[in-house]
Order: sequence, then structure tokens, then C-alpha cells
Amino acid sequence: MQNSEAMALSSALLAVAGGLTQRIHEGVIARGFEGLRPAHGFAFARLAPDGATVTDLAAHLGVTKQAASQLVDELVRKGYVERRPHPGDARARLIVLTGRGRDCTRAAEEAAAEAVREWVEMLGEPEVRSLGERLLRIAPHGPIRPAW
Amino acid sequence: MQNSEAMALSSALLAVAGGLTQRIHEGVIARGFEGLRPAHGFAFARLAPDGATVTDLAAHLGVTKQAASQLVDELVRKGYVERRPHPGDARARLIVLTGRGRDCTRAAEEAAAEAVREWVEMLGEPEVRSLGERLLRIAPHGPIRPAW
DNA sequence: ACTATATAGTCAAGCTACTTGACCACTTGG
DNA sequence: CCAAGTGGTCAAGTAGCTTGACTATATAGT
Repeated sequence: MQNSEAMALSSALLAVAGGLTQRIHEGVIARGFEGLRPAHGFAFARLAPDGATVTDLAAHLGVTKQAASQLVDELVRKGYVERRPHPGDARARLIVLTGRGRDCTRAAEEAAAEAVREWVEMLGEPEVRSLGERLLRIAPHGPIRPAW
Repeated sequence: MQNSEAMALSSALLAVAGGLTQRIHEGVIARGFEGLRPAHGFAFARLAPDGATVTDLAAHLGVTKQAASQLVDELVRKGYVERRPHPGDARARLIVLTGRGRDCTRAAEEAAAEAVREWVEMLGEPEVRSLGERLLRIAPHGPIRPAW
């Protein structure tokens, strides 16, 4: 496979990812959740199941824990998450989504589904499904880098 | 297709895109081009064929033209691009890559090809190729958003 | 049990890429 | 040929990140 092909693939991938990010972001706003940036969505994704510590969040986002702490401050102020004492470690705090935070996560999922639905219209469901499977197999495990 | 499937697809897509961005960035640095951020790569991509104006660049990157102008300042200072008078419009300037800028672009292509090669090892060439084709068909035309 | 080292989190200050607002130079259309 | 529009830059402010310093709790070694 030639460099030029690899570059075409890379460009397409990054364009699709950028477009999707923007679509989700706009969809979340359209559903009434304001004052959020795309980076917050990545935080929500980490917090979704059972909460996480600030340090976990920092690693997931690929930023310092100070930055993660500031982000949590902001989300607390806006009512999306709350800090709870951590069971089993008195130094740590467990950051968990509030009801509003879970509503917002659902809104993001709807917005993502909306974008994916358009892909299904263009490619058909089987192709989109296999696209997802292949992406899943090559997805890295490390921190989600929230910037490029 | 359910929301949860759409979200899994979205997450995988964004993870792959984030990982790829990081890989390219690291590869460019490893080849001796320092002081660059991923956003510069997107600028290079727009400048590559025949150059572009600051306004074009701003639209492509999804930022204000002031921000694009500052970015160009930086790239000029570091020797990657130069400002030339624009043929046919005395207000505008044509921003073009220098030799070093083209070298850097090639380095980015090599780094991208390296990452794609790993995907080929995991999925096989036909699957990666069809992945690229499908992504190309759903890629948006608008500005590349350099932030999420 | 006691000390030493590591870890979770925050506070404070500084940096940097971006924004908005103002402005000049040139182009285009009536 | 004048009015409005466009390309670009200068200047100042902002927001999200960084590094550095610190406290509180946990863990390991002797």
C-alpha cells in the first residue's frame, strides 16, 4: 500500500471523526445542554458506568490531573457531576454523573445515532456495521487524546 | 441500529482518529521536525498542492483568519512556509510550503503509512482498503475542525 | 510501631493558542 | 469613481492548559 493511499485513508478518517465530533456537539446543544465542549463528552464517557477519580479522568483525557480537576470544577458548577467521598480511600474522591449528567450522555448518544443513521443511508447497514467492527479491532487502548 | 451500537462505533472511530493523530505527530517529531503541533499538519495538507491564502486556511481549519495568520507567522519563523505576493490580487498573499515544509509533509505521510501498515497486519489489505473507501464516501466536505 | 516514600487532590501562577474589535490596503460593482 | 466588500494584520483580552508547591492519606520497609 502506497504512502499516498495511506494519506488518503488518514485524511478521510480524520475528516469523518472531526465531522462526527461536531455533529455530536451540535446535537447536544440542540437538546438543551449548553456550556459544554467536546472534551466534556470524553469525560462523561469515562464517568458513565460507575464514576472515576480525578486521576483516572486525567489519564483518560491525556491531560494533567490539575486540568482534569478544573474540568470537574466546571462540570460541578454546571450541575453535570458531583464529587463524592471515595469508599476505601480517604484521599480520593469519586466523581459521578448527576441525573442531568446522565440525561446529557443520553442526548450525546442520540446525536451520535443520528449521524450514524445518515451513514447507513449512504452505505447501507451491513457496510456500516462492518466498518464499526473493523474500527473496533484497530482502536488503541490508551488515553483518548482530546486535541490535535 | 441501536443507539448503543452507534455510540460504540463513534467511540471506536474517535479512538482510532485520536491514536492516528498522535502516531503521525510522534512520527514527524522522530524524523527531526520539531516545534510542530497536529494543527500544523492540517494546515500543510491545505497548502500542499499550490499554496493557499490565509483566509482559505482559516476556513479549512475552522478558526478565525487572525488565528490562521498567527499560525502562518509561526510556520514562517520556523522555516516551513513563506508568504508570496498573490498573482492577481494585490491584497492577498499566497502561502506556500518551503523545501523544508515539503520534507515535513513527506515525513507525515510516512508516519501515516506506518500506522496504516499496522492496520493491514491486523485486518489484511483488502479490508483496510475497503475501510478507506467507505470512510471516503461518508467524509464531510466542510472545514476540518482541529479541536474536540 | 515508626519512619520514609508514594499517591490523590488542590491552590496559585504563568503560558499559549485562540478570540473579538479596530484598522488599512486593495478590489469590485453600481 | 465612489461605496461597499474582501484580504490581511495589529492589539488586547480570554480560556484551557501547564509547571511548581503544598496538604492529606496510603503503603512499604525495617
